[in-house]
Amino acid sequence: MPAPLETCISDLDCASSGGSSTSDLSGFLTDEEDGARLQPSASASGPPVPARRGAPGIPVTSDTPRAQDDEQERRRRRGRARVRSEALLHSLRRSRRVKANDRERNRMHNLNAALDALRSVLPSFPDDSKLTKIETLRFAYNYIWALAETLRLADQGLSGGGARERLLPPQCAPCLPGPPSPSSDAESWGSGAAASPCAAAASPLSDPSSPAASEDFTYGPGDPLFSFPGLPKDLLHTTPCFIHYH
DNA sequence: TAGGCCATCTGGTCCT
DNA sequence: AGGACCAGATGGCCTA
Repeated sequence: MPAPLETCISDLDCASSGGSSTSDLSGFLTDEEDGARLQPSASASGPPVPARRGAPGIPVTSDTPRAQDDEQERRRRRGRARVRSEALLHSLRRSRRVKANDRERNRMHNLNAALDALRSVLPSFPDDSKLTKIETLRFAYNYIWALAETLRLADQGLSGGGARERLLPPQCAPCLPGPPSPSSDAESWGSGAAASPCAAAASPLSDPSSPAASEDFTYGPGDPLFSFPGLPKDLLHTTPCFIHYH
């Protein structure tokens, strides 16, 4: 449920009015505003000195009523200019923030779409419950490992071999993830072996010639195990996803 | 009601 | 400068 835009705007206003950096402001300050910023002491202490340019040598005083009126008018103008520039700054910041929020939302939607795509190629479960994000990642990791193991077992049965070499990059052989220990959690193996390039590359499903992707390895509909196409039954019992998944 | 999961906002950091 | 990425915060929804 997206937060009301009014809330965001009001939050932004509060945030920007609190700790705003002066560098952001510099581009929107008028000359009057710059002058007001650079000469704060003129109005804070001592007699106000008109920010008058030129006319060197002419003594300037604010003693006369005319000079006092001029100074007041300058202050009013500075104040109005500051209000305008700050409003402009808030407006610009808000529009940037709204655009950034939109991009971030879109980015997360893309990420979720990728996760959905990943779910769609994973075996489904009988209760048809949607895997959570972390479950999807864990399951995918385990599934890939199981498929790779399938290839390895299939390779052992082939005289010529080579199926595994065709499907997996050479560098994956020594670091094939293997079954994560049941005690490991997402932090330990999720960011370790699963994040390795090998885990990402070991995807027999991407190769249509993979025996794991063919009907040769599927089990009948009466199989009590989960619908896990392409995996030998023995492997299923050792596949970590069935250890971890609950 | 507590806890898990999720979407969103937000500010910081890095990259192009 | 602007966009991508990231992590923290927050609030809503759902379930045990």
